[in-house]
Amino acid sequence: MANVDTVTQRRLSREEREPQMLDTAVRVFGERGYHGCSMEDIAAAAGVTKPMFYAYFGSKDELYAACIAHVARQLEQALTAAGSDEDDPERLTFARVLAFFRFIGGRRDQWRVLRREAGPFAEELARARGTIVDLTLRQLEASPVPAGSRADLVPLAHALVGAGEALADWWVDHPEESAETMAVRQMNLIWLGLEGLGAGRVWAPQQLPAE
Amino acid sequence: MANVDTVTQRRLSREEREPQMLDTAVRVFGERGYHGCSMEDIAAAAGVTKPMFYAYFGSKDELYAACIAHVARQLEQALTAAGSDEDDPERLTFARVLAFFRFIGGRRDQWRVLRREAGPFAEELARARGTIVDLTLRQLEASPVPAGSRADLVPLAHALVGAGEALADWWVDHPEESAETMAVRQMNLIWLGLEGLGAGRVWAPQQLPAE
Amino acid sequence: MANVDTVTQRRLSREEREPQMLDTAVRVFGERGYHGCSMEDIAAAAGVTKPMFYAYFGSKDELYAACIAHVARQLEQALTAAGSDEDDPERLTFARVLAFFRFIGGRRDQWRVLRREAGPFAEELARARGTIVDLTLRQLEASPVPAGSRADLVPLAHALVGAGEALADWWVDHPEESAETMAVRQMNLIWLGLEGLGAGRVWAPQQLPAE
Amino acid sequence: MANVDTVTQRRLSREEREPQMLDTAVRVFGERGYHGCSMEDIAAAAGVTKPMFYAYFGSKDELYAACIAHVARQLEQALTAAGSDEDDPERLTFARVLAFFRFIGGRRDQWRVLRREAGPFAEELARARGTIVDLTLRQLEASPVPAGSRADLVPLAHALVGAGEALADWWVDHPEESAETMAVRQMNLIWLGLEGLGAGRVWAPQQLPAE
DNA sequence: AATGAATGAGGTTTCATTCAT
DNA sequence: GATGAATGAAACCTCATTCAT
Repeated sequence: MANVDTVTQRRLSREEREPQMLDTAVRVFGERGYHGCSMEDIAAAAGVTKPMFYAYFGSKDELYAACIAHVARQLEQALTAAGSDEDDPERLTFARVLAFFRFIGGRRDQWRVLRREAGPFAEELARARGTIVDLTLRQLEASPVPAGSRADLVPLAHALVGAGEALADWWVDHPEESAETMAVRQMNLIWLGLEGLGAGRVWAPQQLPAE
Repeated sequence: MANVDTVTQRRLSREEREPQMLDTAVRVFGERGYHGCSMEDIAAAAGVTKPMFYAYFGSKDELYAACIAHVARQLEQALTAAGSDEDDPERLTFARVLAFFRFIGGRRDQWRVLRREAGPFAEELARARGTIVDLTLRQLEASPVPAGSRADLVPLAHALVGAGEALADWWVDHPEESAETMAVRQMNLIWLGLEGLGAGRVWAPQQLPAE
Repeated sequence: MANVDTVTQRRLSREEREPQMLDTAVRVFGERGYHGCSMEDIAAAAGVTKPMFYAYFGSKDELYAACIAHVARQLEQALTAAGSDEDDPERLTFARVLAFFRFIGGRRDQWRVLRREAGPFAEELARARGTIVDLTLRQLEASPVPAGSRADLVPLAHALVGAGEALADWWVDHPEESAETMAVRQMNLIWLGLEGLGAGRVWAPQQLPAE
Repeated sequence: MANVDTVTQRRLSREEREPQMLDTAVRVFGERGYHGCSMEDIAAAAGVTKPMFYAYFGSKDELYAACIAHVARQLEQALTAAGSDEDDPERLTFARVLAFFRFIGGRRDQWRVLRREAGPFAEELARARGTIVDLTLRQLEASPVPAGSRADLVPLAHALVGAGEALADWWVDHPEESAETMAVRQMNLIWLGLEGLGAGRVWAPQQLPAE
């Protein structure tokens, strides 16, 4: 009854099949998000049946965790390797940053696995974020900026907002800090930059806006 | 068992009840995420039944969208108001940044609504992110940094990573850009800072690491 | 706060408003079927609120029953009136058939209310159908019929009605046909029978009843 | 309390279980109508759980459509087979009519599935009906018919089918009648016509087709 | 007389997960 | 080692109906 043609794909050992299944899971999770695909979908995409995934990974959560760990490990290796032969802080920083983007560039799906999923309201979220980015952008445009980089203001605004968001996320887990401290931290990075900080400068408000 | 206070709350007009329901939805979504709570849960938390939410907001998606829009509107207003009387770029920037953190500080739940949800694998995600943050942190620690700000290196690392993530997100929608261009952008911000950029400086690699 | 313009439509007495509401219900039920519309839909189409319908008709089932009875009453009157001045059985039959199709022709929605979906109101539907069958039956009983087949008159009446109903269903999709043509068709079948038609005969009215 | 027989029925293959489930669905739909039963009800009657029905049939609508198609196919086969060895139009007609009623006689529930409520599956219902109408139409086209009435054959076919359907509806409430009696009744109307019946003629089969 | 507010109950559908073969 | 069969649980959504004003 069994089809002979398919036999060549069957009965692989665990060491052969498991990475294959994990790669498929990363891809499908990356494309459609955790809640956007079912175990059935992933199993079908991998060409095996659901019980195989349960046998190898235990549960959907564990499978997703395995995907995250898998991608994170690869990214970490890429970043670690990138700076191994650099001593100068500036060159080291750039090497790492470049390695990061090179990694992402070839693996958009894997990157998506590391970012949280949007869902049906992605549009709304993007709009909300866009509002803040626009505000930042208009502010940048009002400043004197080198001519050649004017087209780069949009991604720059995204980066500024992203830095603030990450600080806010960190702050959620460290509520003992004051808003003023957080704001100063953000200023230290985005105003002075690492070069300024490396030179020993510290940003401080001349006069704190009233609350 | 029935709370007398809630009895007096019955039969409110839509103008009174709808914002109340929206506030509850923001809170519950913020606490548990979109997929982490059901309409039933939200309705119960608001002290009404599901059909009220469907009557006023249409669907779970639309409710979530309304929450996002609600929070985004408030945040935007806070940011817009913050810089209204500032002309100096530095002071304006700081005013905005401070307003942002002051907004978040009082409304952690609302902030969570604007961030995507983690789910059962939040821990794993945090660990993955932590790997990259640690890498960045060790690099910062190896640099000469002003003594007083050494405790600030951890949030600084988060901010750096957050800026990169936002750039990567933006890049997903603009795949025509090269990894090198993206990396240079990141450097412009994090190395020179807005002060440097405002002074007309442009960051460029002295020598590009080989791919 | 109340809009003066709408006041002219308000506060109608029950005698004025109830038939209006019933007509709307017949139309909406006819268009979309019992399960295809909600009380909310019907109320909106009638320009009143749901509680009005509940106050006047009790429940959705009772409303549907009222619609059926309303249409059936009109149809019965049309058929009864049609044969009032005819003695010749052939002419009488044609008059009734013609009246039936003329009735349907002007009120497709009402016809649909008599044909659609059974359910909790099946009894009411059967009763409405029985009215027409009884009318046909009494006409048959008045004719000379072979003794042995007298018991067969009831199902025969059902068949006659069923043939007409099927023609009416077909007519709904071919509205370019006139009521007269439809009536002639019905006569061709039920008066001559296939034997007659097969022998080359064609039924035609000697004199068309005036509309 | 658990029935031992059903225990032995567990873990059937799809080939065995699916027809069994379909039969149950036809029965329950026939008894209670589309809106009169839930998927839960049908699943319970079949001795399985809802997800099995969704796995095999997709949705409630698709299940109902499958039921209609199932019954229609059987009916069509019965009617087609019935006339295969008849040349005489009269005998052929009777054979078909008899086959129709014989079919209905053994499967009242299946008949109800073809007659009850329209809805999202109206298309499927119309198609099923069209099959029978087409069969009748082709038979009519093979007979000698007066030239002028040839265009009327389509509605004539509808009427013939409608008369049979009405007789079948009546029969559902009078199950003491035999299929043969019902077929003779149908012939009395459609072959002799009311003119013939009025003249005292009675249609009777010269020889009853063997069952 | 009329309505906006509110709900109980039920329906379809999906999905992570397990069992028997 | 691998799978088709099967399910428990829960989610979203709708709607007939009633209550308080």
